Amino acid sequence: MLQAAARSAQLERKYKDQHLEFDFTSTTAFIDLREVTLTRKEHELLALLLENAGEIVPRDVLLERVWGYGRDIRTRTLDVHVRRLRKKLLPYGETYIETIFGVGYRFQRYREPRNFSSGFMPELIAV
Amino acid sequence: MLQAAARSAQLERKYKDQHLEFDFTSTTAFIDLREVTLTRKEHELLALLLENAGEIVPRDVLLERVWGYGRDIRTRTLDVHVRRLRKKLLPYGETYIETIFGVGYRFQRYREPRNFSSGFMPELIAV
DNA sequence: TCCAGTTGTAAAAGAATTGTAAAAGCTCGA
DNA sequence: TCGAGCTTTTACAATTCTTTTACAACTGGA
Repeated sequence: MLQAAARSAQLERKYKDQHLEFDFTSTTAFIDLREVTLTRKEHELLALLLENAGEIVPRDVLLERVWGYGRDIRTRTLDVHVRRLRKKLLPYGETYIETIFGVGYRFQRYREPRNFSSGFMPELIAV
Repeated sequence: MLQAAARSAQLERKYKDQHLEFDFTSTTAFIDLREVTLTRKEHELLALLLENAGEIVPRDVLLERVWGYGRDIRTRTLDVHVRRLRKKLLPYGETYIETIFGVGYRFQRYREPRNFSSGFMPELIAV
């Protein structure tokens, strides 16, 4: 049904950058051309981080919003989920999801890496 | 009633890809050259999935649209029908109808499988 | 450097969801 | 009405996802 498809396409909210395409309404995402299926919790977690891309989201907040946990709860659940998310976002997992020690996590929009290390400088070689 | 017949012929809507031919107005379909007869429920179910090909259709929606069931109803009917559909769509059943855990099902248009595994690279062999 | 606190990790246990076979219930045409 | 075929239910198996556990690795301040 074309109308349905068109309408859902309009409502379709997405996050997109160089390598990641994330659909806030579907559990299927893309890393470059690879299709990645997220579980419900993974999808919720990444959605929350993406809504606050560039900003630190404290553990408290993540645990409260995704799991409904109150403060004083001690659990490694969040960490385990972050780990699995990073794995699915390979090879950019570590780049996208930063750990802010003692605070929480932050999703970092993709930025071209500068490679001073390689020493390869095209501009300096051309002619 | 010739006009009606003519009109219905015009309205005849079909889905077609590499292996499946599905008629939205008839319960006869084809898998490659094999004729397959769908029951009414199977036909409705597949039609709904096909109308949303490529998109996830949640269980709720399927149960509501095909069976008229409200949310809180617990039943395995949908699963049983999906199973029989997949069977009739052999050998592509599993490929066509994906399970999205915790969400629903998705019909996936047929896509040529890529076989990196074989190691056969035509480009590298041609002359 | 050392240490307390924090995060990372693998593996196992637990919970939720889906798959399946078989049987019971239903329907519609002969 | 009868019965074949279709649909739904049932009961359990299998799978998938989530959380916990136990410990290793890391961090930053004293």
